[in-house]
Amino acid sequence: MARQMEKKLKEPGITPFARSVYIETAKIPKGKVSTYSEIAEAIGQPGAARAVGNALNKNPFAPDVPCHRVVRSDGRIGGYAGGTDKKIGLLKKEGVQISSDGKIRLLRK
DNA sequence: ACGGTGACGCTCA
DNA sequence: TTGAGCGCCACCG
Repeated sequence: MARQMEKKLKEPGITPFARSVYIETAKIPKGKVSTYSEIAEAIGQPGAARAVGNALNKNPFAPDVPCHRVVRSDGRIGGYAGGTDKKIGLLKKEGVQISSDGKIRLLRK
């Protein structure tokens, strides 16, 4: 699956933290979503949700890591390099229910 | 080594 | 319930 990703993971500039984030994010099943906090916790660094957001923002591997499946814990969409609208579109496409306000029904795993 | 930045989160009013 | 404020952590100049 992600041999391309493995290569990029080796590139300098990618910190161990960021690596963990990408890997964890890649595990999110299609049609489901996770939160920045969840990711942070999963990689053994609860409270680092902000840092997680930073890592995803840089996200060197676009489709390999479904960063659009990561939302805020309060149900908000959060951010997206390609535009939140795009992010919402993708999620709806995957079956995630979102209210007109851009709020997610939170369909965590 | 220091301070600023940002796709977050929780508390208080 | 909604909005504003403060605290968090890792990264970069």
